[in-house]
Amino acid sequence: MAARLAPVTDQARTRPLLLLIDGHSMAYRAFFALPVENFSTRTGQPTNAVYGFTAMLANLLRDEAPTHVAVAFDAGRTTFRTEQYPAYKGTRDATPQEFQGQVPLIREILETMRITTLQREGFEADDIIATLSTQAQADGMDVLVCTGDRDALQLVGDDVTVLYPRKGVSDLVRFTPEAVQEKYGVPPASYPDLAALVGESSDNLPGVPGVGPKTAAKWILAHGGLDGVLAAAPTITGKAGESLRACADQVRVNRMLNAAVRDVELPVAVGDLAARPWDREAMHQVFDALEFRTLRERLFAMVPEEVGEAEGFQLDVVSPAAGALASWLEARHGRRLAVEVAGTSAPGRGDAWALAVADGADHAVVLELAELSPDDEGALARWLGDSAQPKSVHGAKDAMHALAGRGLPLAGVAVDTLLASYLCHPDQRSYDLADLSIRHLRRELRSEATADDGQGALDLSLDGTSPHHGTALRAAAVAELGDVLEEELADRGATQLLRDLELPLVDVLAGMERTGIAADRDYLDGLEREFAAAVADAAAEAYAVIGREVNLGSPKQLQEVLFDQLQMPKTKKIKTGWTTDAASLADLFERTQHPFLAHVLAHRDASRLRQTVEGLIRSIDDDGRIRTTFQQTIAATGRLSSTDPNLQNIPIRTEAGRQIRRAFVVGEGYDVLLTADYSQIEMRIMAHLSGDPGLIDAFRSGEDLHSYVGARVFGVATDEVTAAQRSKIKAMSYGLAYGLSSFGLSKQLNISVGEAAALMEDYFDRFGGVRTYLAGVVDEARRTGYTATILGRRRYLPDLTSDNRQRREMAERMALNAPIQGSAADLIKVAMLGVDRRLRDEGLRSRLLLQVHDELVLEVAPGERDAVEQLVRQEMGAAAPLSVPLDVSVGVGGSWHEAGH
DNA sequence: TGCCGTACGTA
DNA sequence: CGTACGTACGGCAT
Repeated sequence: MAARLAPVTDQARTRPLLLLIDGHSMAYRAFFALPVENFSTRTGQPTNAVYGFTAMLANLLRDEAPTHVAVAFDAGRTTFRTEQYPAYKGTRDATPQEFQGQVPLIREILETMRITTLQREGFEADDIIATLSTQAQADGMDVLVCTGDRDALQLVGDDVTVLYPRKGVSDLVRFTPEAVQEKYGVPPASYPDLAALVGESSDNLPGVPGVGPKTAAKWILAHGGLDGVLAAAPTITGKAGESLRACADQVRVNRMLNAAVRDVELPVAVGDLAARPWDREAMHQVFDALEFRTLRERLFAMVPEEVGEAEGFQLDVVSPAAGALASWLEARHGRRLAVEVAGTSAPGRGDAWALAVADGADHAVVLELAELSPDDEGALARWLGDSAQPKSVHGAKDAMHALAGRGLPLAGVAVDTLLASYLCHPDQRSYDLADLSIRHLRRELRSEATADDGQGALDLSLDGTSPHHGTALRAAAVAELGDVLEEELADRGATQLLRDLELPLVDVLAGMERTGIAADRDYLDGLEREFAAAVADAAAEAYAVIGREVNLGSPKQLQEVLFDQLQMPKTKKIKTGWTTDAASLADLFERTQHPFLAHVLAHRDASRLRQTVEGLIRSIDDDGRIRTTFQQTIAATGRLSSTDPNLQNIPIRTEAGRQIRRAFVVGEGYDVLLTADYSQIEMRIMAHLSGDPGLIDAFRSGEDLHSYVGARVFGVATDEVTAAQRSKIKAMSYGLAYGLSSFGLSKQLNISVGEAAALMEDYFDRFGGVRTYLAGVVDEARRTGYTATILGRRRYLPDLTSDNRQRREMAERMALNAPIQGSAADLIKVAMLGVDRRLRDEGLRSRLLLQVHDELVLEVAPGERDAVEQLVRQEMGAAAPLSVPLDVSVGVGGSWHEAGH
């Protein structure tokens, strides 16, 4: 059966409805309605106007369900109005810079939503709206005009309603003819007459002094319109009459200027404005970039029946009769088939209940795993475990964990569409199969029968042919995506990276996750009590100092205490006031010596540690081991990340923090934990990539890197470099790999910007290759659009050519860092594959447990200590041929703490 | 309940 | 105004 889109539903409307929006005016309203501090991207791009406008648009689409939509913008500075009356809109403040930049973003969004935007040199948006509105009425349509410009009220009629923002952009007043009459006392057609008399300060059109809407309406009604009023001016008595006579010319000008032009020549007809299906892929990209997560969800959730173009999958789904699976698979022997598993994938605790196999040629089988006959189960297990039978999977690691719950293997994954998408677009936040399907296949994964939420509920498709139809659909999508993405991978030079690095790594990571690391629960319980006591002590002392109890974990309450009650000097400004972060509190303590600060800091430390310990205790599985999940598609640089729990951020810097590492211990049946880490891998990669002779020499000499560099920068002998000098150099060296500015360096080192700049200058004098390299990286990335690591892993940085300085400079820093951080990630991944392979090849029981970016943790079986140390050193050291040695330091011990060095 | 902002742990 | 992450909490909107 085919999965079909639901038809576009129309809310029983008899006449088409045209929605016309004044883009500029509504965006401007949004800009002032939403605090810009709360709406900007990570890169500093302000987005309040974009957000407000889009949210408003979403509401209108939902509530009004227009059949036709257009957004009109003002074009250029000058219009026929400014030509006739130079002072027109003359009092308007220059639009803020932060607003200007947002209009193109709004246009981008509209484009992805396939909404027509219109502008015409010399005219205002209102004129375009008046023109279209007039045409639409003639075509028998209803019209909704959404604008913050009151002049549009003249358009209101039986078929035309104006939505005018009362407050913000979400609260819109509906102006029907009755509403206009009610509010202004004149019919819509007379509104411009009234406005001419009253004036419009936002347009810099003065009105008749002393004449407000009430008087104006009275006159207009009495004399049948503005012409009548002006004709009768000599007879109007009183102060107001006098003013009117004095201002008659201005009033005539006002009336001429506020008349909407209804016959602007436009490149489109009303019929062309029919709502079109969204370009969902492009929308995802724009919304990703703008970091509008919820708004995007709202939009997509709101109009699920949108997207007319995408077709469903034509899929013949069978649930083979008992014993028939083998022949189904045999008929497709050697062909690449897609596997999709319905189940849960917690490492070591996974389970699978259904599995679909699709052949990419409209055929799929769906298997209810609990109901498989022994024959079928055997056939399935053989095929799944046969590495010679190529498969495509979306997220092979999760599938492996789920299948493991049924004792089923998964081998021979030739394409993982999740990894492939990640390699092609590493900056994306999610690689949801449904989105990829739309994006690459132009097919909607959703079917009437889907909604398989993995909770085991049987999901009967409409024609009743197969349960878990959604799983089959997903398998079909994976089959096709596999082919499409292979080509995209090739285009992006990432074929090898997938085949030889990321895919083989899946098995290694799955193994590490399944194994987990043993934890000493009793020890952790003890730590928790210690830290909890420290928290309580610190809190009590803090309360005693200020004479009341506050929530020390609340930055807001802390601000009140520090800056209101204790009147301390203000720290750095943040969105919600002034920062209370540790660095600022420490700084305040230096200056004020106020004991409250010390207690707060102690409280923070202790509660953080307690919280970490509590999280770990919660994560201990029944067998006493903690299992993390390594995310392979999150970090845009190519690093892994670790979640649930994150074992890549276990404290190490402070003594109290290090105690936590004592809780990670060697498991039963094993001898010791072994840690192996690369020393200064990022600096070594910088040396290699830059080819700087001085830096390469530093590493080859075997001397302490920072002392060596310090000696050259300060012009002294290596052993004369002071500790202070060394730490400055260290900060700068690492900073360079992050795109550090002299300003940033000065702040970090507490020195003047001039000093910092001089320090950097001295550094670059001695290590000129570094400067050349760093400049070259950004240049090349700007040219090609991406950076590349040693293994060719790309990161695309379109913002390198942005007009927005903040965004551009952010992208530049990313470009500086991505090749370095990413190459380090490449190397340790290569090393992991090597270590894993050697352990297996040499028949060792020892195993990899953790990776922490530049460190591997292994569990060593009795008698294997020397062999493992040797092979780990070899594999890590030989991960790639660099022009500098890759030093590896190794430690062993009964716990992670003892094995550390 | 869910989201945002702040704070802070790691490399 | 230094990159890359994940987690917990408070506070607020819903």
